[in-house]
Amino acid sequence: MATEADEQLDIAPDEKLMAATISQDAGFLLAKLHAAGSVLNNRALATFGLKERSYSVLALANSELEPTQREMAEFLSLDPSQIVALIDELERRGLVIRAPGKQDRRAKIVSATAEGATIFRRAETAAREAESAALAGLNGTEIAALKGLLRKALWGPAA
Amino acid sequence: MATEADEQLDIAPDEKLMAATISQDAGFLLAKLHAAGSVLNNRALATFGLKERSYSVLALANSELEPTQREMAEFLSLDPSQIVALIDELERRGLVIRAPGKQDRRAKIVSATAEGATIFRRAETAAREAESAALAGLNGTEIAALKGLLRKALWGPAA
DNA sequence: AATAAATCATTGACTTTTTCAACTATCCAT
DNA sequence: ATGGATAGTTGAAAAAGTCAATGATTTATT
Repeated sequence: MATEADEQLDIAPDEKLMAATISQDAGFLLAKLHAAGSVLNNRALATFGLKERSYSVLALANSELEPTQREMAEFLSLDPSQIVALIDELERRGLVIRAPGKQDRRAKIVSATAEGATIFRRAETAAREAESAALAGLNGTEIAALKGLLRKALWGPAA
Repeated sequence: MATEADEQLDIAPDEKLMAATISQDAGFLLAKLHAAGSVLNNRALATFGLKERSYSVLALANSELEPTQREMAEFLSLDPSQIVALIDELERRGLVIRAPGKQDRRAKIVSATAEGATIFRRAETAAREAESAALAGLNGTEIAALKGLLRKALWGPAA
């Protein structure tokens, strides 16, 4: 009987392959944790008719930063044409509006409507809970450290 | 002139949106760092006719863990049918072989051929360099800390 | 001022990836 | 021995990603 320690944890046949060298790979670890988190996140956001992508667009629209679509695309690592589709949908639902840029009328500034702000606040709460669940293995200090390292890797010490 | 500090860094119009609340979101940070790393990773692996996905399958095939396709699917967070396609390709190129499981003949154990091992070793070196580039903003200690936190989030203290 | 070059959003075509339900073969429990 | 589960495979449909072309507008050049 090779299986002796299968008492309570049916959740992790992962364990066998944890010994593979790829488990030391940052890219793999990022992908895997992101995948696990996405499931929880999307499940939580579905309540509001949102997915990770539309949620992040709505989040930027809710900031006071007056982001253009191009800035959103770059920041979210998406193609500009994907942003168009996401905003089309949010705008159709009355959650955001497009306005021409003040200095540059080619650009369009996306901002949230009152309803968009309301939905965002509620979705944000749900997303936070999902994140907590995804990072349940870490304590508060560790979560802060993880986020700090991710930000530093992305943006340097200025993050 | 709103733009005063554009001397050398044309690379980061990100900075404006860094202030958005979503920049504190673990899911967003994971996605963004993974996206940035994937570009470098895939570029490095293209030399060997590999992508991140096929590379990770090849990596598992190169372990001594005798993984089945299902175990690979679970570990890599992929659908079993995607594993089929990835292995079909690698097998066609003579880099891995399928063998029936010893206890369970439904399962198929995937292992690397000699050529698969050779290519993997070289690809591994390239992937490591890509990872270094992706995490250039962190020093060695920080990289180790980041990986440790990711592993702990995924698998708990036992990682 | 006029022209040329570049940029933003958009569209549409195309490819790739993801998701899911069926199917066969095999294993496990009764 | 039968029934129910599981591993791999196939194929179809949906979603996501990539990319080139276009009109409107801005910026640079003459």
